[in-house]
Amino acid sequence: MVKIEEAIQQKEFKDPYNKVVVNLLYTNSFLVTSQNALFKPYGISPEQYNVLRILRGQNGVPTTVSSIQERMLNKMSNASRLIEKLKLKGFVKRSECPNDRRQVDVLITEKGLKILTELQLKVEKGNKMFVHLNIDEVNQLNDLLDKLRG
Amino acid sequence: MVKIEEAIQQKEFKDPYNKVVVNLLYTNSFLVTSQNALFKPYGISPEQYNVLRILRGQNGVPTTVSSIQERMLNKMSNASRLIEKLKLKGFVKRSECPNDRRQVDVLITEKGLKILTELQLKVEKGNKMFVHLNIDEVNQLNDLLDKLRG
DNA sequence: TAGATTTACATGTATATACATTAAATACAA
DNA sequence: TTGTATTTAATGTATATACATGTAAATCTA
Repeated sequence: MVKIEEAIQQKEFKDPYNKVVVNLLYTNSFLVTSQNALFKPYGISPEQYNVLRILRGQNGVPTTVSSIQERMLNKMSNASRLIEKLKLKGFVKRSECPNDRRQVDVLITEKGLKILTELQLKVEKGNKMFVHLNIDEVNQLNDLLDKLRG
Repeated sequence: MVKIEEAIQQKEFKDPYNKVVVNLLYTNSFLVTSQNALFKPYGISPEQYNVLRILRGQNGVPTTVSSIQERMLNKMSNASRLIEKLKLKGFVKRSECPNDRRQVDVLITEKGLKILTELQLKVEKGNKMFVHLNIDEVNQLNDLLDKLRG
């Protein structure tokens, strides 16, 4: 195990709160690097994969862009342009929402479902490999992260 | 407390390992958004602040670009260009390393030290505010993150 | 209902990230 | 020593992020 102090060669932190913020940022970067490598060969980004999962979860019910935005992991990223990218790859369809012409309905295509299935097992295995914790520790970590956000 | 399932409106996860990966990504985005807001008025990014802290920790001993790169929180970001930005703002000095002319020595300036001091208290308070955990929980979380990375 | 406000999405723009390539200096090996 | 490999930093480039602005449609309000 490499403690955060060792990983970034910092002798000590002001207090555990400041340390945990740095630890989160560092661990996230570690995770994102690993995820990028996994997704790269498929020409899709981690957040694009996440959006496809959101759409599949809808079971054929169309979803608006703003609803996708709210559920994205990175709240600041641009759902509109991300969906455009997915459309260019043929993974989603867009259509004007009939009741409200401002809104846009987004649906996952067969091709989108196919790549999701293709990727899913790899991602799930990758995640398990990445997290060097036993089941009790993972549950604990999930609880602490939920609590941390308040 | 908002559980991750509620935050991103996902009913359930394949297993706690996949859940914790999503939880980390989501919590990180939450944190980065909060940090950006704090740093914005000072015209400096969180990673730039971090590099200034690394340099201050050197106590006047110059550091090479690659050594800074290794210690950055985001391993993939570009130390060379980040240092260029800090130099333009007058927060660091760059000079050719005498023993190895490939390397570049980086030093924090008085102005850099000044903005660090100015920001530090705000950042420390911000971090404490951000992390809704008691001291035991924060220590636990630090240990779990260290262990997670293996 | 006319005009103002709000909402939904798209677009513009500056910067950051991810990753490949280049250029110069050094180390190494025949 | 001379050519090759490696290291260090800078640069090029495509995409992503962060945030502001624009545009059209819907809603509110007087």
